Amino acid sequence: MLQISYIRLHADTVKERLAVKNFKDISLVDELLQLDENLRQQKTATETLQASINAASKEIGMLMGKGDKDTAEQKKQEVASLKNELSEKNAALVALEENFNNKILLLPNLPHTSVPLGKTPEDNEVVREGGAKPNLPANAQPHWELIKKYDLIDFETGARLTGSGFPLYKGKGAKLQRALIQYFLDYNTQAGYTEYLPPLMVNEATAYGTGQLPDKEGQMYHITADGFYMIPTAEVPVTNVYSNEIVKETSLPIKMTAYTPCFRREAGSFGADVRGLNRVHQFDKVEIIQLVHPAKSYDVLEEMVQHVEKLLQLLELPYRILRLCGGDMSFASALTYDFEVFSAAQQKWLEVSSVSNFETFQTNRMKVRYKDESGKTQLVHSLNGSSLALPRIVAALLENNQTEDGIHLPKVLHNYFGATGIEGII
RNA sequence: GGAGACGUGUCCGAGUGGUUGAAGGAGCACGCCUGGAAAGUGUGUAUACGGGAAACUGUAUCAAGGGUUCGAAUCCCUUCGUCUCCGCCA
Repeated sequence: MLQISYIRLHADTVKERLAVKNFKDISLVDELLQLDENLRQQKTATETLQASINAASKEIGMLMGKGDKDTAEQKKQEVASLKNELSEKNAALVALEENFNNKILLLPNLPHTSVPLGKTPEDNEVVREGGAKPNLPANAQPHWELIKKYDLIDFETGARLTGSGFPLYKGKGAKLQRALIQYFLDYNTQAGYTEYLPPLMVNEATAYGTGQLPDKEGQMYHITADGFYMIPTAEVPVTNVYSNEIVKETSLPIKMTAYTPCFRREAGSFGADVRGLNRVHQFDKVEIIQLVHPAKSYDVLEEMVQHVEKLLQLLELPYRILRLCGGDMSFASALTYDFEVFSAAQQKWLEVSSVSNFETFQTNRMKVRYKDESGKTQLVHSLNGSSLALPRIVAALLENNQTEDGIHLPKVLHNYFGATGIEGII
């Protein structure tokens, strides 16, 4: 959530930046400023009245102490009429506040100045590519065929148990998931991230904290009986670990990593995009999250990009890094790099990670702060990235490494998987 | 799921209607003391928002939300959470 104090001082910048994000309702900024003005006026009026009531009440207390009941009674009468006035003013204030709070949540984060202009994924900027695309034979198979051939995932039974998009991993398919999760977590903890295993459902306040609500209500599974949401990413519970806390400046940066299954409703997709593992409702992901000093967040963003890039290199996958354009960025992000791997049989780039700096957008909602040298309370910056989302990594590993006699796996996975590759059926 | 107890500041802990944002202690910060440290000693030590150039000041906050009252940490209701006992259970 943007800070109104910032909007007050930089309204024009805010509008200009929102335009870069293709935010339609720019007039909301002026509306908010007007609301803010009214709100503050109303607040001053209400509090002044409250102050006089408080003073009178204290006086009554003292009069009672002295035993001067008559004067006290008289005071009570006075206060009673003031209270009527107060309740009117209060009602107006509450209405204004509610309106203001609802509206300011609708403003997305401001994009960083380096964000490219654009509306669609085509406008994203390719920062760099790495790894070599394999030369596959003409009869190379897409991963969903390979999955069948080696009996790694049973999509049909998953669909019967739950619904489409809920894969049932099996045999070496299940073991490969476990190996990847373990490897990714080890890779992250070696880089200084603390491992967490969070709840997979969160309450409403937590979902607001990272910006999933109210923006993405429809994308999360909602357990209505208890008011919980299935997490769409570990980012949601883990970033909130420090919500409503004032952390020591010396404890920054806080580096956290977590493996969780992720649940996404993802309505509205169809066709080849959702074939096999390309898009599913439940998938595994290892996430990295940092809470950092504001002055360092863009350095940390680069560091996290390099961290994920190295991981893709170790997995020996061809990848590219995109800087997302204003129109393709998420609501809460100030700058986002997407990572895509090339899945050679499909001849498709698949997104496997998204690394973002949210600056104070999330921490303002969650109230994660520190005290600076002068003792002032400041919001920290939050960042996160996937390292990595598993299904599309699996798709690319299968497709790119397929041979006549099986799937070869990159060296780093051999120990975790307990074999150098997947050969034959089971 | 049933019965009971409880939820106060960074922590411990007092406080059952009236200058209580909250005693006392610990911790922490700064100063004094010391050759240096410890001990001792003095001062300070929440957050948010509003007003103000600032000093400062107003309001709110004793789990959360509502209510009673001129006045609530203190009384009432609801919710959430913790603990104990019982039940159930991986």
